[in-house]
Amino acid sequence: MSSSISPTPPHSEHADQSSEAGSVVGAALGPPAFSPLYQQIKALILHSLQQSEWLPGDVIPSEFELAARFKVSQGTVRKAIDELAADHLLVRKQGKGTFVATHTEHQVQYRFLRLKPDLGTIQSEGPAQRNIVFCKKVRATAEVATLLGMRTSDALIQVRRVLSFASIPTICEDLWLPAGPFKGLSVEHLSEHHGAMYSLFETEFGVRMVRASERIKAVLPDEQAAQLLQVAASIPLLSVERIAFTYNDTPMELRRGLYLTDTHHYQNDLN
Amino acid sequence: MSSSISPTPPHSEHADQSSEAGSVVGAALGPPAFSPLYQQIKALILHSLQQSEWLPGDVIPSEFELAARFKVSQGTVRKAIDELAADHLLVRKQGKGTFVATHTEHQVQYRFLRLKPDLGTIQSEGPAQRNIVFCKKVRATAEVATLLGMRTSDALIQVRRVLSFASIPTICEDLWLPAGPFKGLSVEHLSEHHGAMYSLFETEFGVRMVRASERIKAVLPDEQAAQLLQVAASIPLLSVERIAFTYNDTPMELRRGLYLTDTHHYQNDLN
DNA sequence: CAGTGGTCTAGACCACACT
DNA sequence: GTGTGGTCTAGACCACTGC
Repeated sequence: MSSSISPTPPHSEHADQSSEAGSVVGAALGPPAFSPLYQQIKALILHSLQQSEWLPGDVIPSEFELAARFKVSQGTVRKAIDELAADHLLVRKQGKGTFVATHTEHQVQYRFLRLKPDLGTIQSEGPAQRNIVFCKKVRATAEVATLLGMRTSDALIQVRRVLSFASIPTICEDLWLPAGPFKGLSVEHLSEHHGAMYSLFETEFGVRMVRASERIKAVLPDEQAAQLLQVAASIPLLSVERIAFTYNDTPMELRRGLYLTDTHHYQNDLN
Repeated sequence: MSSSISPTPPHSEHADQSSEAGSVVGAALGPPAFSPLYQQIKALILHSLQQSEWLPGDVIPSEFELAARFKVSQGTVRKAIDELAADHLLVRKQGKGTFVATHTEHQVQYRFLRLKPDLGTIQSEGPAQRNIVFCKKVRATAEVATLLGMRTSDALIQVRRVLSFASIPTICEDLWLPAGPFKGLSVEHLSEHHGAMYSLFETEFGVRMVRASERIKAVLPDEQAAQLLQVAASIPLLSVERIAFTYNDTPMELRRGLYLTDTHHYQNDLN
């Protein structure tokens, strides 16, 4: 995203748009690829987020401050922030400010978990019990490597755990994480931490998951899963394969879960 | 949403907001429930959509025309339309106008169908083959009635069909529709119509589905389903229960599908 | 009270589609 | 060229939070 924003203002006098916003000087490849100012501002804010200029939970500067910094109007900054808020990267709070989003807030504890109890009213059923089966270093298989955008036999950390609701084992899942960013992750970490795993990733490893993509199938459990979930091998389970992404659409986690759906269901709202 | 918009302009001179936008005259129950002008405009446009003032596929009046009609600025209409476009009720096309969204456009043919072939590259695999098993009048069971917001033993139309991809039966689903709005729906209708079923509902019955909610479980097929899908009774299937809503969050369709997921998967993107 | 986000307006100009 | 949506600005005022 080259642009003329910083340090030179992209406008000459007032209220005129840089008519060639997104184009580099001499590059004449294809159409000029017009990019609105607010998209460039969005990219700059995104960059600050990636650089951890502001940390999860922090307030970012006010719209007027950012407008002054980027030499644009407040309305343009506003539109940029609007989109970042829509992507759940920022959270606006009227009267208080705009904050860097977090997986820690109790509201969004299980932001990516779509499994709900069948009986709607009881949303309590308490927080899930978490049992870590293991947490060990492994080498990436070809398949896992492909999904994580790594190379076969790259170093990974694999975690297996079981989640129980009301003492009933309901989810059995494996996680694969690149060993580099998650160096030092241990069973102790995982056991002691309260709250969602993504909150731990944020606070302990500075890795913020931004979006995820899931592939769901119906399967029968293998022997191990059947044992961990305490079900017969003939019981159908939901297989949920999730890839979670940080900034820049970089995949940072592969997760394969088996969900018991006799008293729960995977809830999805289509718009 | 009572308001002072039509016919009296809500602003006195210029650039002042009606400070009491969403409140009725004498009602002093609770806080005034402030409602922004653009939300009121949104409600008015929504009303016009429900009244079929503009039909699916039509252009709606330009932003300036609507601004003049509602006695507000173009920017306010724009924000209202922005939200309706985000909800997929309207579609903006730069240079051409704003259109009432449709399920007929080939882009969004299967807007609510999340089942994708495992191998990403082949998106063709041709359109699905559709086989109608039956289409008959039934009475609502207590369960179905509840889900559709009707009363037990109200008149319904039930449709059962099988979808095949590349000649392999993959989806077996039952639909329940309220008999009133869908009076006259027949096997002939369903067989002759090309394209998605929701497109038929739109063009033939004036019913536009706006959003849907799905509950997914893993199940084993019953005898009939196993036969229709040509699979053994021990093969796990995805059970997808969908409620589709028209305007005003009115449920208008219940659909129960069984998906074969050996070569396909249910794709879900989490933001 | 001041500071922040949220709404509304008015006017200018750009990008795109059609004619 | 004309008309449409899309961007940008500048300034005013409202609603909410916290001092």
